[in-house]
Amino acid sequence: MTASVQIAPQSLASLELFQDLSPAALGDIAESARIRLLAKDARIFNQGDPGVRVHALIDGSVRISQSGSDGAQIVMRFIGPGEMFGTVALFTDGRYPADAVALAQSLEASWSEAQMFALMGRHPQIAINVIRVIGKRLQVMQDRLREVSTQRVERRVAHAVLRLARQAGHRTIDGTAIEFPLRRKDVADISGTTLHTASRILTAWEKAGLLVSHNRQLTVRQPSEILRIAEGSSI
Amino acid sequence: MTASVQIAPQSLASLELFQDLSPAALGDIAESARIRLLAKDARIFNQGDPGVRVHALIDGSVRISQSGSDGAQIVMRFIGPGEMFGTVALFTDGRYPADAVALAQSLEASWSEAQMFALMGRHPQIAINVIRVIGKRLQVMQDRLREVSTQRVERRVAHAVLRLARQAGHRTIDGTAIEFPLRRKDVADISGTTLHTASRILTAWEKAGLLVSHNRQLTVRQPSEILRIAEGSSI
DNA sequence: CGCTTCTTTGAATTTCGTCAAAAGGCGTGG
DNA sequence: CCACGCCTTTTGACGAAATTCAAAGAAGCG
Repeated sequence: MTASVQIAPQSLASLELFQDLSPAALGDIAESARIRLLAKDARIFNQGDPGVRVHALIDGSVRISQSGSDGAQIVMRFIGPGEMFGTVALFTDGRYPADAVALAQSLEASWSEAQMFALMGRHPQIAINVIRVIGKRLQVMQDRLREVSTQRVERRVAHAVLRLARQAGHRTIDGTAIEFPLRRKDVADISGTTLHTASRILTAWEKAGLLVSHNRQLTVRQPSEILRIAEGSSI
Repeated sequence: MTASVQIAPQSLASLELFQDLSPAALGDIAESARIRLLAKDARIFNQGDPGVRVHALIDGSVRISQSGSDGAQIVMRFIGPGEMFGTVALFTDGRYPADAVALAQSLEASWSEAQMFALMGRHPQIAINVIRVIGKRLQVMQDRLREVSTQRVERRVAHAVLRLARQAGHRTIDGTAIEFPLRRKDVADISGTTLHTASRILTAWEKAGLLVSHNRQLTVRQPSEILRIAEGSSI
């Protein structure tokens, strides 16, 4: 036991992994959960680590990134409250294919592969949920692959910003704020470009009033204009 | 009933979707399968079609491609015997996110979403298999995304060729032949480049003796050299 | 207040896409 | 069996988007 932290079963109900499960099932699930409080910048797992677990984020934010043998890095995904992560390698090779870092103090629950296997046996709905979630991610990944293969950088950055706003947007007085703390490098790594190009584009957008950024906090001011860029300004 | 074609349950055992299932289970599965013989160039489904089904290819080959609103196209995957497809949208929005075309005369089995849901209830191993397969695809997709975001075209083409050889390679007298019929355009669309660049690269490799191509048939002659290119010749 | 991390900006370089056109192959139908 | 036509491939030249190289400036944190 890493920690004796306990959690109320009903707080698992809001996780995408456990949609449509009975209270009894949630109690069963909560029993085998390992709960951890993660400090900012804590590494949850590293690429290549053995002993895969299924993770679900209760609160906070996490960045999932992958590095190639040449050091080039891309961001696969940002994880917000309620989302699961670390499930790509489930039932396959048993090694994490990416790094996970907490971007803020976070609270996560996790289960070993064996535990999750047993839980799925008792509650098949969990397996259905996993399939649905992974399927959606695969779709997003396919969209990104198409974008990066066929579109210019500015359009890709626009798509990335819109996706992030949809995933973790939060209406504030002056627009839609993206919950995740985003450096220029993060925007670059999720759009498939360089830090420099991302900086140029975001600065230009900021000057044009499309968004504001301050202290790693992006706030979209004119979603419609960014959407126009994403859809191809030449139309 | 589209067709009254029947199939022996044990011929389902070799499909990745039905690994580790009992003969009885395979019989159950076979009963609800819809079997179709597909002519070359037949469209199995189109992007946006409603009424998603789960497909498994018994024999032949299929190309899964996606087009953006601007007409740009990329190839998501080639499907060979034993592989499942059309599963990305399972339990989500109910519309196919890509096109599927038979590249040769092919034999496929398929099930409706409801049938597959029921089968998974009775045989949870199917759900586990789906998770494993989609997880692997997601990993491949992530690798491709990283490649296309960070590597030069030649390396990406090298990776694509190696992946295809691993997936559907077939040892012949003069090397490893890739089963799928591949036009230059297909290689381009799976590597994230243009027809022209793909042609230049493959022609150069052919002149250097790394591979031979004839009538949409690619045969890798020097995998080690292509691997060297994939890993980054500048190292 | 100093240090580290992050951001901005300019200039040069280059890979790769785009445009254009010709040549090659394969199958079909006469 | 030959010829025609369509699909596919090849090749060259050009241009431009974006990376790379370089360096300074800003900002937050301890």
